[in-house]
Formats: sequence, structure tokens, C-alpha cells
Amino acid sequence: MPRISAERMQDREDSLLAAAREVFACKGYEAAAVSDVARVAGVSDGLVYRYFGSKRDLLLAVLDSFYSRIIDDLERAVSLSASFEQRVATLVHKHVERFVDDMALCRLFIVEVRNFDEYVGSETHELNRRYTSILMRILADGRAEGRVAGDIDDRLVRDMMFGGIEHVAWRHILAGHPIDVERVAGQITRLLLGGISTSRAS
Amino acid sequence: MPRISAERMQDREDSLLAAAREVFACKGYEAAAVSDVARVAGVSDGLVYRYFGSKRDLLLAVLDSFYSRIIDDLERAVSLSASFEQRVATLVHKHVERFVDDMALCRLFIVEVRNFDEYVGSETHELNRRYTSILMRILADGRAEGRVAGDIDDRLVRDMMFGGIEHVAWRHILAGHPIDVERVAGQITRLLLGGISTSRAS
Amino acid sequence: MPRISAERMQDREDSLLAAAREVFACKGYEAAAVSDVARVAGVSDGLVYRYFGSKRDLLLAVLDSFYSRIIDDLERAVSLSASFEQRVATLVHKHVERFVDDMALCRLFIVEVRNFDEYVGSETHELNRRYTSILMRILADGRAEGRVAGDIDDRLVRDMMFGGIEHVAWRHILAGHPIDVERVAGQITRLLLGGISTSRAS
Amino acid sequence: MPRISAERMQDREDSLLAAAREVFACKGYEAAAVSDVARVAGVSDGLVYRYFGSKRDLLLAVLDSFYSRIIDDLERAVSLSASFEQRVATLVHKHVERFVDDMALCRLFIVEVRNFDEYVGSETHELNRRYTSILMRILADGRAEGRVAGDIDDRLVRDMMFGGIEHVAWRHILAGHPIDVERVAGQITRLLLGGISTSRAS
DNA sequence: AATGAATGAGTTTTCATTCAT
DNA sequence: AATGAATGAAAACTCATTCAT
Repeated sequence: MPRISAERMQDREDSLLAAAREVFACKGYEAAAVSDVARVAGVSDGLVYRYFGSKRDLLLAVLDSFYSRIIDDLERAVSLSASFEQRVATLVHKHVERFVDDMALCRLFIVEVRNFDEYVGSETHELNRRYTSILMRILADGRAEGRVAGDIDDRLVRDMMFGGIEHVAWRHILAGHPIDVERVAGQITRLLLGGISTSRAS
Repeated sequence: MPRISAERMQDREDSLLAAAREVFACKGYEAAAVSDVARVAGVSDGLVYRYFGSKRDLLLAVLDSFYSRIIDDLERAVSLSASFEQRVATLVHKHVERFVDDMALCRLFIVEVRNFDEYVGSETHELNRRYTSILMRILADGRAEGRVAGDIDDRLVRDMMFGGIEHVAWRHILAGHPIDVERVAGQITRLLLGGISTSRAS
Repeated sequence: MPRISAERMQDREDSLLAAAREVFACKGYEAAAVSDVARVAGVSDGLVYRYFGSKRDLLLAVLDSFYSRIIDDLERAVSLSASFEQRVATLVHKHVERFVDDMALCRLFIVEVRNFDEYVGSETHELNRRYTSILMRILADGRAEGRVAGDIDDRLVRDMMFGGIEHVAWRHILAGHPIDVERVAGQITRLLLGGISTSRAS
Repeated sequence: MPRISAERMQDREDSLLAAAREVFACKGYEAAAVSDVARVAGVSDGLVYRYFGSKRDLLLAVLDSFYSRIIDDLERAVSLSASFEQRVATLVHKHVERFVDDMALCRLFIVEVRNFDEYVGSETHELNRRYTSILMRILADGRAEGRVAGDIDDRLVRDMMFGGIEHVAWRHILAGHPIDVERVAGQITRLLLGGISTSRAS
């Protein structure tokens, strides 16, 4: 017979998640201690392990909840755009904005999770796919509309876009000067859509 | 354990560097222990500190030696290319190849060094700048030749290219299927030069 | 190893303190390892750091608890003495006795703490002041009663007394022959009060 | 067949001793590394062990050479004083001055050597005895001249004097204000000779 | 005689995780 | 269900000392 209701358990899990997000974002995964998370959440160390199997699980849960949130947000924004070019522009804009707003969590994902063996096949991986699949659908639709050059591999575009934006955002963040999201996103969009060359490229 | 003569100190340093490269590449920086490196190099723990001041120094030395090697290689390759487009193609090709050949080291740089405070201003940062400056020169020359669209920010191109290739390479590596360097580099080059759109973009 | 209830935390702290006192007294601060203390206390190494932030903190806690104990004792003894001379005699007697009873801790204070930069301004320093202030009050009162020569600097007396007794005690302890506290304290008192000379000194 | 002459060996030993004096004085015994000494002396680590059996031996040698120097100096100064009181005054003055001039070495002796088991019976102990015996002779002579109160134990006087001066000097040094040697020595001398009391003490 | 590379034991401290209460 | 005291296994780094050269 449970002493606390399911509702209460959910609240606890949420507050632990929030605490973990804060602590991991602030100190990074390695430097964060489970007891930091417990303290911030206002519970005992031991209780953390009733809700999450390990420190690693906690990290993944933080990132998964982050992804759930941003996927919905991105989908909603993209759905409001009319043309292919607008949808790309919106996605680029939102993604750049994501780096600006949630730098620490993006970094957490890039540095602590994405590169590890366990990543492939994980829930986090699946969520990342769902996030990027929003672009894949835009590209498929754009191709159907004849807006995408025929010899382009969509996965390549996806990687170039997300990889590129990651670097651009990082450069600004490391350099310490704030990103003018509007301008940067506009430039990236133009580059992606139109390329570097003055003439049609080979 | 043989005591080595003065003239073999360089060998020792090299073998420590090689051991560190292997261990860091395999386990990542945090997970690797200095004693792992020592064991692989066949020396005592303490000796590592005779050659490298700290675990961190060892990491940076590994990356610096890596950079020194690949900068020359890239410069030579690029210098052999005639046109702007060829030079870009060569650089993309070489960079993709680099990820294929030295995935672990690229990852080490990206994950363990690039995102840390101490990075800016370090020797490694300088080497990274030299590496990327090869592209910057290509772009500047291309612009002088009128091959680059006027409204393009070179640093943006740099980030999109290196960031994009990083993700492309990663996808293949994570998925476990080998990269057809020729084909992938070609596609990336085309995308960068010509963009996604069928017509001139926005 | 039994897990203790909350109400027994104090006991744990006390037993750690006792273990540290023993180990430090026996081996000195530098030569003592935290794991020695843990072993003597019958706990794990890590637990020491739950109660004391560092090895240094442990040392200071040992000395502070020592001082707390002896200050009360000295104050009580002195307060029972009627005249200036008696109070000085009592203090000397008690102080010599202290060296005899707690040689190792006195030595710990003198050797490991008193001469270090961090000492000034520390809790231990404050306790030491309280201890020595007992003598300062005796001297001030004695001066008010006209029992102290006018040109004497009280701080000088304090240093001569404590420094002198320290050496006297040390000599006996090093030589290995027990101190006749009564006799030695009497001699010291006489010397301090009356000086060496047969006639009034220069 | 020795490759270097006995003379050269002596020079080496002297320069090692000087280097050790400097390093120990500056950093303390524990914090000083043998290789620091070697570097300062301009020789290899290994060579230190040809001249001194261990780091400890090096410390003792430093202190022994220090004692040899100051013993002569003190003896000479005292021999120039005419009366008992003058001789005491000179000795006090010289001893206070010693603390001022050679604070670090005094501290080294007090903290690192005097309190250790091996001290009793060591060369250093013997030198310390010779140093303090200068006072013992003064007292014996003073007693013969009737200048010393009959019931005084000379060893007690010795301890009170050296212990007291040690504390006085230390207080000034810790507090950071320079000692007015003349004044302080004068006060100490007066206190030792005449005592605290306004009247002849019990 | 001299070097200095090499050793390897030893130290403090941290923390994820467990489990008696 | 909740606690938080306790564990114990690392792990980075230092250095006195040795000994092949």
C-alpha cells in the first residue's frame, strides 16, 4: 500500500528533474553530484534512486524531457509557415534560438550524451530523431513541390544544417557576444538554400 | 624496466603520447586514468608527470600533435588545387577523410576541449585557428575572384562547413556504416556551393 | 558496521575526535594519514569527511576541543586563589601540569598550528587568547594592587612564562624523567616573581 | 682514484648546504623537495645522496652548520662582557637578534627537529647543548660571584630564558611588526634578573 | 664521479550507491 | 516511503630514493 499517491510521485519526479536540469546545466555532468541534485530538490540522496536508477538515468531523463518540450514547440512553429522556404527559415530560426535559450542543455546533450555508445538506440536518440525528422518532412515536402534540387540527399542537408548551426551558435557563445538571432538565422537560411557560389554550382 | 639514455627521451615522450592518444580515444578524457596511460606506455604512473605536467596537459599535447600533423597535410593538398571550387572540394574531401581516419581524436577535440573555458587562447585553439584559416584564405581568394556571393559571411561558411561535416561523419560512424568519402565529399561540396534550392534563394 | 541513529552522531564525532587526537598525538600531523584516523575510529576513510571538511579541520577540531576543556579548568583553579602571588603560582602549577598530562596535544599546538599563517584569526587562535588572557587579567589585577613592577610589559611576562614553562616541561619530557610538578612550579613561580639576581636588578 | 679533489668535494658540500638552507628556510622541510635543493645548488638530484644520506640528514646538516656559526658568535660576544649582569644582557640581546636575523632557521629547528625522537643524542642536540651551555657557564660564574640567588636551578633559568625569548620573538614575527632588539632585550633582561614583583618574592 | 630518468608507494579527497532504521 | 549515514573504490599527483649509463 503506497504511502504517497501517484500524483505526489509525479510531482516529486518533476521536481527532481527540474533540480537535475539546473544542477547539470550549471556544473556539467561530471562535476555535478547526485547529492547536489537531491539538495536542490529538497529530498534525501537516497530518494533520488527511487525515481531514477542512476546518475546517468537522471541525465537522460533531463534531456528527454527537454526534447519533448522543444519538439512540440518546433512542430507548432513550423506548421504555421506556408512555403518551403519559410518553413526552413522558421526551423533555422527556432534552432538557433534554442541554442541561445538553452545553451547549457544543448551542451549537455552534445558533450555528455551524443558521443557515447549507449546513445544509439536510446530513448534520447529516438527523441533526437523525432526532432530532426521535422526537417526531414520539410525537405520531403519541398522536394514534392519541386523546391529542392533533385540530387540532394536529405540526410546530408539535415546534418549540414544542424551541425552548422551548432558551430555558429557555439562560436558566438564562446566568444561571449550575444547572437542576433534574426540576422544569424537569416544568413544561415540563405546559405543553405542558395549556397556559396555566385553561379549555379557544378 | 630499462633506463633510457638522454637521446631516447623523445621516444619516451612519443610513446607516452601514443599511449595517451590510444587511451583517451578509447575511453574519453574523464574516464581515462593516468595510470591507464602509464600502463599502456609500459612505464610507471609517476613518469607521466615527468613529461607532462598534468593529465590535462597530456590531453592537449595529444591534440596539438594531431593538429600539427593534419595542418601540413591539408595545406599541401589544398595548394595543389587550381580553382576556387576545386580548393573547396579538396578541403571538404580532406576534412571528411580526417574524420574517417581519426574519428576518436576529432571527437576528443570536440567533446573534451573545444567547449571548455581554458580553450580560448590555448595552443590548441591557435592550431585550430590555423587549420580553419586554410578555408578562410580559400574563401577570401574566391571572393577576390568573384566566385563567392557578396553577402556571405566567411565565418558563417566556415562554421557551416566544419559543423556540417562533423555531423555527417558522425552519423555514418554512429550508424556503423563506412563513409564513401568520394561521394559524401562531393555531395557536401555541391550543397555548400550551390545550396538546396532549385532556384536562386531568397 | 552498524548504521547509527541520528542521536548518535555526536558520539561518532566524538569518537572520530578521540581517534584523531590519538593518531595526531602519536605521529604528528604530517605523518598521520586520515586513513589512520578512520581505522582507529573504526570507520571508513570517507566518513571522516562527513564530519570534518579536511584533515586540517580535524586537527583544529582536536585542538579546539582540547582548549575548551582546559580553559574552564584553569579559570576555575585561578578563581580559587586569593592573592596575586597565589594566582600566579596556581597558573604556573596548572600550566606545568597541563604539559605533563597533555604533552602530545601541547606539542601538536606548538609545532603544527601556532607557527602557520592561517593560525592568526582562527578559532584556535581565539581559544589560545582566552587561555592566555587568564594570565593577563591576573597581571592587570596585580598591577592595580601594586604587586607588579611598573615598568613590566604584561605581554612580555606572558611570553616568558608560557615560553619558559614550555621549555622546562620539554626538557623533562625529552630526558624521560617525570616532573615533580609541585617543585618545578614552585621554582618557576619564584623565578618569575623574584628574578635571578640577589639584589634588585638594573 | 677520485675524479674530484677533496677541496672540490668540500665546496660542493658547502654549496649543497647553502642551497638546502635557502630552500628549507623558504618553504619549510616538508614542502621542500630534494630536487629543489639540487636545482638551487646546480647539481643533479642523485648527487645530493652522495653527500648526504637522506633528506633528513640534509636538514640536520643545515642546522648543525647554523649552530656552529652562532655558537662562536655568541661565545665571542659574551666573552667581551665584564659583569654577570652584562653577560646575561649580552646573551639575551644576541639570542633575540638571532631570531630576528635567522627566523626561518630558528623555526626549522623548533618545528622540524627539536620535537622528534631522534633528536635526543643527535649531533644537533649536542650543538644545542653547547649553545645553551654558554648561559650555564655565565650562571655558574654569577653564582660564584654571589650574583645569583642561591635557590635557583640553573637549568630552570636556561629554559625560562630561551623558552621565553622564543615566544617573545615569535609573537613579534607573527604579528608582523619588527622587533626593537635593544628595547625588547633590555626588558627581558630586567625581567629575568629582577622578576615581576615589586618586593622580593617569596 | 655524476647524472637524471624512473620508480612506486603513499596521500588526500570525492561521490555514486546502498541499506538499516 | 523516506532518510542520510556509511561505504569503499577510485584517481590525480608528489617525491624520496635508486641505479643504469
